[in-house]
This record gives sequence, structure tokens and C-alpha cells, in this order.
Amino acid sequence: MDLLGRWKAELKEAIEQALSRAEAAGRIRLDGERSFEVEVPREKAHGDFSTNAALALARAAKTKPRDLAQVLVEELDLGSLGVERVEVAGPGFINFYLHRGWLHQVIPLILANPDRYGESRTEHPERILIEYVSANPTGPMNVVNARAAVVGDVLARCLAAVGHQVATEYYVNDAGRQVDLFAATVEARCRELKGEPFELPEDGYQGEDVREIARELLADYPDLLEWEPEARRAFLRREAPDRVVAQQKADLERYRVRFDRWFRERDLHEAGKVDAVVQRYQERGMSYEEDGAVWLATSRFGDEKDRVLIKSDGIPTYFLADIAYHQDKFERGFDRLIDIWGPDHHGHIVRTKAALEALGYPADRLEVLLLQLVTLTRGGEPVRMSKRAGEYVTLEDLLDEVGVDAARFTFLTRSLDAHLDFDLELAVRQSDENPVYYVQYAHARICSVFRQAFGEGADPAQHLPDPEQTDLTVLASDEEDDLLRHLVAFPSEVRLAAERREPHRLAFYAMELARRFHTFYAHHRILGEAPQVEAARLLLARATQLTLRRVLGMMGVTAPERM
RNA sequence: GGCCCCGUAGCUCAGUGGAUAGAGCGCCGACCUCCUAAGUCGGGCGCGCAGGUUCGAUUCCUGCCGGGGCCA
Repeated sequence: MDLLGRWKAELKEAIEQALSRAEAAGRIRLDGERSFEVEVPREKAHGDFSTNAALALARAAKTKPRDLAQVLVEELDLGSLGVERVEVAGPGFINFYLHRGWLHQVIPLILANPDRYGESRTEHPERILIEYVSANPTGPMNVVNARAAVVGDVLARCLAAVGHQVATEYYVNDAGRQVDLFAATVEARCRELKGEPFELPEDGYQGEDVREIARELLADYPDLLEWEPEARRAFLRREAPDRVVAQQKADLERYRVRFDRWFRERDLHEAGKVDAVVQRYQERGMSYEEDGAVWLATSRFGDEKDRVLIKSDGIPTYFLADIAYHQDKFERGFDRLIDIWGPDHHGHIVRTKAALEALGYPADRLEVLLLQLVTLTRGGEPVRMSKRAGEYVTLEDLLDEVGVDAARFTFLTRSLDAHLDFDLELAVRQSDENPVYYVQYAHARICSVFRQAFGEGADPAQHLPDPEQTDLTVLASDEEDDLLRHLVAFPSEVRLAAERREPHRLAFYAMELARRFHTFYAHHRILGEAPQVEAARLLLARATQLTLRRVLGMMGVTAPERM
């Protein structure tokens, strides 16, 4: 249950009733506009909740905001709600002050069901497929992939937490020209390793990882180079990308990112789904032949020009396979598709949506979230990330250098559409002061208090006082109040993160929660106080610990018991 | 030339149609006889510029300037 949401809804209802009563009594007349908000004011001095109703409706009521606010206050019936005081303030806000103790209810609420605190049930649950990373199977993942992996992973958890049915997927581009090129490069490296004359294909892959794959292949198939060339090439086109994908999967596993499904492009081709899309376009009169190629009339749906589906040499484009993939997603029954793409793909959004519209799907069922660049530096010097040049920092390098927790947390401290500067040397050198440790430390500190109170290895749940038998209103200091208010806000923060596709909100929530706990901890003792104070503070610490654990868990970051 | 993102404190970045705009880092100073100092407390006249919408704009719209990116 969500205390904030419940209060907002109840207050809003009461205000609407006051409006109706005022109208019935002839005190005001409203034309049209009736929408207003109930919010938690930024300043505690402005009450527990406030509404801009009088400001928003003054025009429609043809009165001054403060006059309307006064009428509303007089007509309000808050009898059963437990509102202690109402005031008109500033330009016409109505501020509500609740009875003491409303905040403290959050403690038993959290303790009763800690693993589900923050969850809610959206009014419009959807079946959502979220696709992300989807790096090429021709090399290791880079830092933008690393960013996408965390963003997608955490967004998926946020969406699930508010009641959507969520599946995650990684699309493997294991067909087409780049795979041919990759296979040819691997073959050349095999020759090199055998000391045979070799020639790297033009535009071939330069990375050291290709040599590594060649080494592994030769170890498993020592006679590979003696195979019949066609058979060898066919084998490499399959085997080489498969090995890269296996490595990607292992790297992501280490990164705590798991996908419900790894979807292979070549399966689409083999199942005939690519051809089927072409046929469907023909049937719908959306495609045409010109210059020996098959074109899709995406320009009818807002694209700047039509796009090629099948090139004049008969080879299907990546675009076509991509459409077939998205159609397949819809056919599997998903209401909404969320794709997370890198900054270099923004030009593809319009044509992809157009292609889906041409198939008869509403364009807004596909949502593309564009990530912005990650700029890597090391000691202030830019680190180049060109795959062609063969020098780039991989996900694996990143995890080796800064660790999983710090990497995940850092990527979650930026909104999707912000460029991200990531200085590796700084992240290592200052690891002690990384925000992730600040948050984890708050958790470890609480664990330590419980060890002190209940003994090493004891389960706090077995020893804590019963929240129903404890007077929690002794938690009345500013620091305790601030902490409680932030605990109460967790469910709405998760909801915002999900609805607005802004997983970074979790990181900022976690930092703020840790900050408020540290402040509380520095100003007050928990153990050794008067028994009723100690009991209440132990419960407050417990609620904080559980919420920290919960938010860190949603971020895929560990919550250590000691540091 | 078209399109996308960004412009908030020294740096990296959050944030909101509302009442006194924040954090981390860096810098200066103070605090461990007291549950972990990976901590706390104090030190900050910053929303690129100009119009517009609005009772109210840092937030929304337009133009300009600056940075980054994609495409032709």
C-alpha cells in the first residue's frame, strides 16, 4: 500500500466535494477547467500536502485565487480524514497539516512486507517487451552497451514493480554481410596463427579478440584449415558469432544482467518470417520494385524517403530483418515494445515506426528510448572507442577496473538523454567516495547496530519489538521526520521511474535515503536510550535498512552487511 | 543543409508550471572517552541569450548562440 498515493487521492476527493458544495451553495461558478493537483510541498513548512486548486481554478471561477481558496477551506469536510489544520498560504495554495503519527504508519507497513515495499498496481497493466543492448555478435560489448544493459535491466524491474508483465530480450544480428566479414576475418587469423600466408579482408575486424577466437577454434578443430572451403566458411559464419555471443552472455551474467530470451536473426530467416513480411507488404500494396530492388513506401508514414527492403542483388537489408523481428514481437502478444538504442540509431526511429504502421500496427506501440553517448576518459585523456581501430574499452575491462556495483550505480546516476562522462581513473582512485559506497555504508551501519543490539548472526526480525506495541510517535525530531518522509515516498518514486522510463530516479532516491539516515545517525543514538525511544528507533532503522536493501536490489547493486 | 540530445555551482550532473533551485566531487574549517569518521556539521547572490504562453516559466513554445551526435 502506498501512503502518499492514498492521502493524495483522499484529499483530492475532499477538495472536489468542496468545489461541488460551493457551487451548489451558489458561492462560485466554474466553467470548464476543473483539474488541479495535490502534492507534497518541497518545504515542510508548507504542510504535509498542498493543493494548487484555487490557483488553477481561479480563472474558471472568475475570482482571485486567495478568495477561492478561502471558500474551499470553508466548504471542506475533512471530518474523518485526520487532518489537523488547513491554511491558505502564498498566492493561494491550500496547505494541509495531518495529525501526528500519519508518517509513522510507514514503519509497520514496510516491516509487514519488506520484499514488496515500493510495488503498486498500475491501473493499466500492459504486456511489455523491452529489448536492449543487442550488440553485434562480432566483438565484445562496449561502454554504451554497458550503459544500455543497466538502464534496460533496471527499467524492466521498475515496470514489473508497478504491475506490468515484462519480458526482456537481446537481439542477435547473426546474419548478413557483417557476419560474412567476421567469418572471413576469423579465417584469416587462423591462417596467421598457423604461420600461413593470410590477408585480412578489407574493413575486417581489427580487435585482438578475433585472434582469441581463432585460437580457440584451432584448439577445438585443429584441422579447420584443411576443410573444404565452402563448408569451413559456412561453419565459421555460425560458430564464430556463437562464440562471441556466449562471451557476451557470460560478461552480462557477471554484470548481473539476464535476459528472458536471446533472439537470433538467423532464426527469423530460417523460419521464413523475413519473407513473410515482404509478402505482407506486397499484399497491402506498401512495397514496389524499382532499379531491381524492393522498396517499402515508408514515406507514406512520415519518413523522408522510401527504404530498401531487398537490395538489387537479392539480399535482404538489416532494416527488413528488423521489421520482421518487431512484427514477431507483436505476434507474440505484447502490447508495448520498448527498445533502448544507442545515440547513433536515432535516424532509424521514424523509418521503423513507419514500417510497423505499414504493417497495420499503431506507431505508438513501439517506444524507442535513445541513450546518449558515454565519453570515457582515463586521467582526463579521452579513451578512443572505435571498433575499427581495434582499441576500445569493453564491458569486461570496465568491470575489472571499477567493479560491478560501481559501474551499475554510476550508469544510474544520469538520465537517459544526458551525455555521460565516465573517468575510469577517477572511479578507481576515488572508489572510497563513490556514491555507491555512501549508500551501501548506510546499510552496513544499520546491520552493525543490529549486531550490537541482538548479537552476531542474529536475525533482527526475531528480536525487534512489535511495531503495533510500540509508540512510534516518539520519533519526532527533525532528522527522524525527514527520514520517515523519505521512506513514505518510495512507492511513488518507483512509479515515476516506471511511468517516465527514468530508472535513474532509483539512484537518486537511494542517495537521499542514505543521506537522511546518516544525518539521523549522527544526531541521535539508537541503543542505550530510554526503552521506548530505543524501541522506536530500532524499528525506524529496520524500516530504513529494508528499504535500502529493496532499492539497491532493484538497481542490481549489493547491500553488504559490513564494510 | 535536415534531424536528435545537451546548456543549472569550479567540475560531473539531478530537479520542478508554484511559495527560499539541489547532490556528488574538488577546496577551506570543525567534530571520534559515544551503536562503523566509507560518517557528520559549517562555508555557494548558478538556471546560455531574446521573445511568447501563463495568475505564476529554470520548467512549455519560437528564434538565436554554444557543445556533442546522426544523416545526406
